[in-house]
Amino acid sequence: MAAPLKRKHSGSLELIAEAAGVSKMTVSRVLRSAPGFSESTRRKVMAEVERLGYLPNRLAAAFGTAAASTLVGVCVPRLSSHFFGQVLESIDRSFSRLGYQPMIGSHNQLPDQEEIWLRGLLSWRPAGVLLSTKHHSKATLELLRDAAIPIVEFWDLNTSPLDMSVGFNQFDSGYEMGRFAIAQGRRKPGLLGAVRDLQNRGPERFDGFSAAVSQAGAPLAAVEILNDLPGFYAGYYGAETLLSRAPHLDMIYFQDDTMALGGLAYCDRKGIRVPEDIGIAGWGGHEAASILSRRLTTTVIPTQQIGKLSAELLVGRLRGEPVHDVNVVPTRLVPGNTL
Amino acid sequence: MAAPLKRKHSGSLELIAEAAGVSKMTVSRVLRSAPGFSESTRRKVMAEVERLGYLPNRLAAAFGTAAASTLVGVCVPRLSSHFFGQVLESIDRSFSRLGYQPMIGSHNQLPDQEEIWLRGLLSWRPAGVLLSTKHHSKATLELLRDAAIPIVEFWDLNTSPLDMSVGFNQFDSGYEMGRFAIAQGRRKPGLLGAVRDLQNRGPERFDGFSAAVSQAGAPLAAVEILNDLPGFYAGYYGAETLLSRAPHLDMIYFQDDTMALGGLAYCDRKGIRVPEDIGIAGWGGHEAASILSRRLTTTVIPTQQIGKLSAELLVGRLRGEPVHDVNVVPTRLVPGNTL
DNA sequence: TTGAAAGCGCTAACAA
DNA sequence: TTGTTAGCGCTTTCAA
Repeated sequence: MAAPLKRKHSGSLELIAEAAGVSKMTVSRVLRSAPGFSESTRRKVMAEVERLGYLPNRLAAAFGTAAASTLVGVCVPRLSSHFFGQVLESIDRSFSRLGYQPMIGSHNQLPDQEEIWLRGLLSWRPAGVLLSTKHHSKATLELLRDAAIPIVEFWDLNTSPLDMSVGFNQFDSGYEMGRFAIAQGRRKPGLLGAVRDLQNRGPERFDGFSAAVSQAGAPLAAVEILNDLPGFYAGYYGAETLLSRAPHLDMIYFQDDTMALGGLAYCDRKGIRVPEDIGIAGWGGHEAASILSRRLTTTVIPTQQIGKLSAELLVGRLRGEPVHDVNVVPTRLVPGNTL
Repeated sequence: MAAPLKRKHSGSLELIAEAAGVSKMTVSRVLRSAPGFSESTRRKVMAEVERLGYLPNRLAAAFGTAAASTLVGVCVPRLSSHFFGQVLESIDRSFSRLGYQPMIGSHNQLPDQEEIWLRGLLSWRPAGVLLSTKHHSKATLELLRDAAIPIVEFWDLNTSPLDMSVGFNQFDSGYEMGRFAIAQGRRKPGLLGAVRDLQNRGPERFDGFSAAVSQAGAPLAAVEILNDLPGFYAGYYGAETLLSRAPHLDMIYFQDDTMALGGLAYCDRKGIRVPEDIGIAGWGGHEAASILSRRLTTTVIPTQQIGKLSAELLVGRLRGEPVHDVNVVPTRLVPGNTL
């Protein structure tokens, strides 16, 4: 057979290289701003990159050199969550700015689902991973150990993280609301929660709230933890239950804003005046909380900050910059006119 | 130098291969269920896969053979949107089930941002892409053409899609509400919208609504398009503006549910009875619409179905199955007690 | 049913 | 400052 005529290009870098009259290694250096090329070479190369509309192949880069990967995993409880939507928004924006691509998944609070997601993610050899839980299955921990990549646990603060963490302190958040209720003159506080399984005593902020009011000599006068999903109706009927059992309550700390709105609706329906007869406080800073004429007294979660900081921490670590392992971001009590 | 002692493994597939006493090609076939191995071989191989905890490298697979990629891109306006959160949830679940990994991004309604996102996505050589817009920048169209991968445009129906589309018909959605208003005896309908730029006349469902009431001999008695973001306050003050200009209105079709809730709050505040004095209709089926004692008359968007169908269409096309190009999913009018 | 060889596009390491 | 070589782990093609 005669000498083959085939024009072989080992990748599109080679295309640019030929057009610019240099080697593909030089093109690679220019594109990555790696040292080792002259200004005139850079201009020649960039001109061809523009002209030919070069589209890099990150797949090849990450495959050839694990350290070159700009892929990061992010796992949240649900994609349709109001709060995590905001966190994701912030994470996405931050990673875009920093030149990383997030691969997002959800675990629905199920450790097994997180594990399945992680296994899928790791098959893409990501540079790092952001997890929204403190607790992981044994297999998950093994996978993470073997992967040996930076990890950020975000949302609820983990004070002894696998690697790094960003989040707020649940206890403090509830404690602050407890102090506020006392300062507002409340002396018969009640607590209303809703959880999937009754083993669970509700979020740790309940303990903080309880501690604060107890210390002030006005311990919880009634507690109701419903075996239900938190939401408007759970708040409505929970308030009914709680108040029929303990009619003398002068405030209720609800598990979240949607429940608090349900409680508010119940009070309106029954002619119970808020905040005169009873005070109402929620948690979360849900947009719906401002959808009424009365602004709900609540605690706002710094979702943007959590997202931004999580992304920046991960990238900082990847770049070898010094970063803190444990990062607290405070929640913020926002007084409304319901307490 | 003496013969090198290094034990070379070209990848972890080779590790399994050696342990099972077969070639890595055979292991690859077993793992992909590709034809060409005996049952006994399969068992040997799978035993080693289990024992050694093999984690596939999709990066290598997709890099070596573009057709092997299980990565798909998904772009939505915002990650923190209530509606798109639900669609994403459904897309994510569907792709998980089908063995694909979505890479999610957002464009904030800006064509340029979609283009930037797409460029980043394509550098990972995805198998296909899901876009939530009908309109794309010129550069975006070029990128998509060159990529030559399946595309699904979802949400608002595109009747002449680039490739495939899934969505609801805006006009029909508004038309149905117009018919309903007439059936409820309304004869002086008004329209309240809010848009970012006033070039925009509001969503196409307004045209459908207008057509329906006009055909019934009760044309729009007042229209107000605010230069604002749709939301509770825009609804509240928009209702005030509209009703001061046209106090005889007997119903208002709001751009969405949050605006309708604002309008409802305005009526409550002014002692205007709903639905006796005036009817109120929203759009979207927002969860907040059920947060009140009165259920808002609204139109529900089949977010789950849109997500599921979009993912299934893309995968169907990738698998060479016959699929429809244009797929309509109907919205659903849900009567409440405000109209 | 099984295996060997080649190559996907890039970058680290080394050579010039 | 620039170029050459080798190899990342997988799948396709071809041969046995």
